[in-house]
Amino acid sequence: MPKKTNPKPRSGCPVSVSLDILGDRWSLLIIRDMMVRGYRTFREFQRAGEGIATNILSDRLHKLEAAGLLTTEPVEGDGRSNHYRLTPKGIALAPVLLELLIWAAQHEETAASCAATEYLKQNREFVLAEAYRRWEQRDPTPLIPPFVPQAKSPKGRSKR
Amino acid sequence: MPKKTNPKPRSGCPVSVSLDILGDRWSLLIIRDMMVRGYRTFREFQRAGEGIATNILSDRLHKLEAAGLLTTEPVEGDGRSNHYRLTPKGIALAPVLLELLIWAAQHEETAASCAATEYLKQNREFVLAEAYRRWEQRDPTPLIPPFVPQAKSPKGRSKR
DNA sequence: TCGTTCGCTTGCAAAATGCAAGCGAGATGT
DNA sequence: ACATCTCGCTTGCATTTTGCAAGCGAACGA
Repeated sequence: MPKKTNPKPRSGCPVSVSLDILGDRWSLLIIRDMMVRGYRTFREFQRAGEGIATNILSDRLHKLEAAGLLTTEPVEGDGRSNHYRLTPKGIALAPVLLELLIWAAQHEETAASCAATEYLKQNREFVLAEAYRRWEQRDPTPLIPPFVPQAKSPKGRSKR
Repeated sequence: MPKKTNPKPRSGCPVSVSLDILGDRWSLLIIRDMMVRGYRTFREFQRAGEGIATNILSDRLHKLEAAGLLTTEPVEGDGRSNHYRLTPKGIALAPVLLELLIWAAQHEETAASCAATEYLKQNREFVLAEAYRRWEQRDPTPLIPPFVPQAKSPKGRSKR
């Protein structure tokens, strides 16, 4: 069982506090999976993540829940399974993930196309609004693969 | 000696690629120190970071240099010391750090005041422009402590 | 010359991670 | 009813990473 209280009272710098919660190789990937791919179950994270071990995944889900970034709710109709869902605090990481995505797409070799990256850069506000909308409506449709290349540029809406 | 090549070819997802480089508790703190506090030397990172061990600091600086996020240049007048400096790829992380800072300031207990957080939220573009300007001009003046509370709000510039 | 400072390196213990196997409760098939 | 399968973990164990303290060579300062 992972420790519940954080025994690392570093500085009060917000960046430092963030990294106490998210500063590892898996936490933000789980949040990405929930936010943009609509994943909800343990199995989905395990399979489509980049090969996370089940014990680490279990540990991270507990820690993220303890940190108030996600909640679990039982699945009606299947007593074995849980659905994990981002809290408001969790979905509020959308701008961080978006900027991180744009940064990597522009400075590293990634699977993101230049066109998609450019679209994201030019339509930040719209993309974030889409992410929030899907979260509010519990719409599990993946956000990126078909969304970005096919969506028409929402003129005049990108700068709220 | 740390390994130079990354033996972790996960997915090509930009977020995943980012976390291969930045996904630990220290790398982003070092970048924050360079970007907003103007730190340049090993000693400065060691002292004013939140207690990073010297071997870890050395390792991270090498890895960040290998990843192209910072460079080292000898200090003229002191043959012992190096100055570390962000590359364009490194300073391009400014939006990520800014969003991370805002997120933590709004959802965690941090040392950031509400007024300062609100200022950052309302003047993202101006704050980023300030960060870029200081980087270009090699101006090591810290960006946050006196800057945010005292600067006048540059009306009409917060939404590019 | 002598002590101090800087940027590390080394040794070692503790913690985190990765991997494979197993397991109990619930679902499914016959 | 019974066996089998699936889901979400847990357990053991080896490897890797981290934290801590000490030390060290080169450069500087007196």
